[in-house]
Amino acid sequence: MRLSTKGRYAVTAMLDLAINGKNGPVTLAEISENQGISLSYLEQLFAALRSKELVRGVRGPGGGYYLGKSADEISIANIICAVDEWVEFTRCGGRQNCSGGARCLTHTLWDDLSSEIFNFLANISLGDLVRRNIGKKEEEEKPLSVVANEDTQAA
Amino acid sequence: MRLSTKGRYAVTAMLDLAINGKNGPVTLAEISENQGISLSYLEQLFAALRSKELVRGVRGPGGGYYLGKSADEISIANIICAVDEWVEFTRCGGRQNCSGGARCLTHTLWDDLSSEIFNFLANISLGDLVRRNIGKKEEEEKPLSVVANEDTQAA
DNA sequence: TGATTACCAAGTGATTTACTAGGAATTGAC
DNA sequence: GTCAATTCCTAGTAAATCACTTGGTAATCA
Repeated sequence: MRLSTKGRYAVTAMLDLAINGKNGPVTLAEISENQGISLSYLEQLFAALRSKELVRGVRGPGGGYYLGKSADEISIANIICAVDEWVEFTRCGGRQNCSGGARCLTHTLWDDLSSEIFNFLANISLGDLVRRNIGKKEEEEKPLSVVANEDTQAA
Repeated sequence: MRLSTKGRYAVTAMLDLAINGKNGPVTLAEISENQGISLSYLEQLFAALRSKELVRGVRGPGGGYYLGKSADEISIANIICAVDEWVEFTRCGGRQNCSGGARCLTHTLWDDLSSEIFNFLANISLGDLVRRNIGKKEEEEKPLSVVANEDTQAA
């Protein structure tokens, strides 16, 4: 798993699309304006998102982008993996010669942790995020939390 | 939150330290050998880890590194933040002029998601990782999972 | 036909990555 | 006190990545 600012841009743009794309396509120019991301960089990100069928483009005047599937079917992990290029965590893909020592042990641990992070992000959809925010706006103060967070003072 | 290969190196090295540091300090040369990371790069990573008091160095022959606190008191988020430099998620820190539009909405959503990812990693300690792996080795096949993962075929 | 949009390719300065080189400071062993 | 082992420190570097610019082409609507 890799989580860089590039992934952040992609998630941000997809959120904008999910929020503003309810009636008709959204142009990259609008997203660029809304989110302060350069148009051409958005084009590159959306080329990757399109290749994974997370968005669908419509050319010509009145065109723009739709989500490729429903917001509930698109996970944060989907988006990040589309633009951020899945990286191999360990050089030894299990089959290598780092046999049984401390090296492979830590590799295993890191792989397990990576899977957890991935699953965590795979279980949050675009739709979840948007809905939770709507709910939060109505209730004005309820923090969203999937995992227990003792940081937020629950007083 | 930022999760790059640099953070991976740091977590890997700290895992190695947690596993091998039970009796006496571990030298960077050993970790370098074990994990296939260059000595000088490790030195840089450990300079950052030391500044956050996650490790403690002992010079001279027989020296090396200890964990700065118990493995249970060191979270994955601690490690990643130490080497990966916390980045500001949104340019508008809430107080800027991106007033109320779609822009600040998506920024809020992204901030909330970032908090969730951070809390998730803050709730996993080095000790957790090591213990879970020991448990797995004894039971030989039980996958570790905090969240439900439908990927692992539970047949 | 012309404007508007997605699509595509090449290049670029700045930053980051992972590393090399060359030391200095501290400490244990002899 | 000398020597070796180790941390600690600074500088530099090739390669990759980031976010962006430029300059187009292709499709589509009015």
